[in-house]
Amino acid sequence: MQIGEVADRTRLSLNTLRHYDQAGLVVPSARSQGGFRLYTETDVQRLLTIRRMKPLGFSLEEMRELLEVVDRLGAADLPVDDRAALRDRLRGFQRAAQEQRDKLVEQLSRAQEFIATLQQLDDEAG
Amino acid sequence: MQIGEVADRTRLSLNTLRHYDQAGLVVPSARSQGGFRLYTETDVQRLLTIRRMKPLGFSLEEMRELLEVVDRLGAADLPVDDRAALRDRLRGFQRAAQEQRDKLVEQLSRAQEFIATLQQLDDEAG
DNA sequence: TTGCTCCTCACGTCACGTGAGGTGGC
DNA sequence: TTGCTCCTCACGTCACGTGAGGTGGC
Repeated sequence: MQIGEVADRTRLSLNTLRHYDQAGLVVPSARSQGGFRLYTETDVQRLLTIRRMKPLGFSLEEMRELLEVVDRLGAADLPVDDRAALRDRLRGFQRAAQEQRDKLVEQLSRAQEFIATLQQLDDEAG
Repeated sequence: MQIGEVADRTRLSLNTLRHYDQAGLVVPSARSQGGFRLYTETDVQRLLTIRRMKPLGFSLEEMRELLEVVDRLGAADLPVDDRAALRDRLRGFQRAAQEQRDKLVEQLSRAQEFIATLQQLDDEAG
C-alpha cells in the first residue's frame, strides 16, 4: 500500500506519515525499487492505534515505547522476568493514560461551560 | 498582582504568561517602575477564560479575536450595524467551538477504547 | 509520453521551555 | 545587605506544514 492510500485510510497527512517514519514510530514495512514507502495492513493498524492514543497527549517517543512493550508482550516465549518487567512498564502507561483521560474529561466540561457562556452572550446581545 | 501570583492562581507557567503578553492575548494592565508586569483581577479572569478555551484548539490569535468580539459586544453604546457584525463573528466562533467539542468527545471515546485495550492486554498477560 | 504519485532536503511555524546574565523591591 | 522575584534576549523543542526541485510507475 502506498503512502497516499494510507493517508486516506488513517486520515493522517502525508507529512505526518513521513514524520512518523523518520521518528521511528511507524516505519513502513518495505520500500519499492524507486524508494516509495510501502505499508502493510499491520502498519495501518499501528497507525490507527496511534491515532487513538494521540488525544492522551503522549509524545511520539512515548508512543513508540508503548507500542514496543505491547509488541514484546505478544511474543510467545518470553522469560518470566522480562514479562514481569514489561507488565510493569505497561501499568505505568496505563496510569498515565487514565490520568490524561481524566484531565481530558475535565477540560471538556470546562469547554462546555465556555460554550454555554458564548450562547448566553449571544442571547443577551439579541 | 505580580506574575508569580497570577501563575499560581491560573496554573499557567510564567513563560506562558509572558508569551501571552508578547502575543497580545493578555497584556498586563500595568507595569511597575522596575518593569514588573502587574495584573488586575480582570486580567486573571481573562486568563481563566483562555484556559477554558484551550482544549477547543483555537490559536492564540483566534482567542485574541474572540475575546475582542466579546469585549466589544459588552460596550453599552454600539451602532446597530457594528453589533450585528460582531454577533455574526461570535456565531462563527460558536460553531467552531461546538465542532471542536464534538471532535473532543469523539477523541475521548477513542482514547477510552484504547485504555480498555491496554487493560485487556494486562489481564491477558497475567 | 503524459500526468499523477511519490521522494528528499531545507526551512517555517506554533506554543511554548530553557538557560544566561542582569535587576527590582519588600 | 540578603534573597527571592522578576526582567529581556536568544536559542531550543516538539510535531508537524510548506515549498523546491527531482523522479517513479501504471
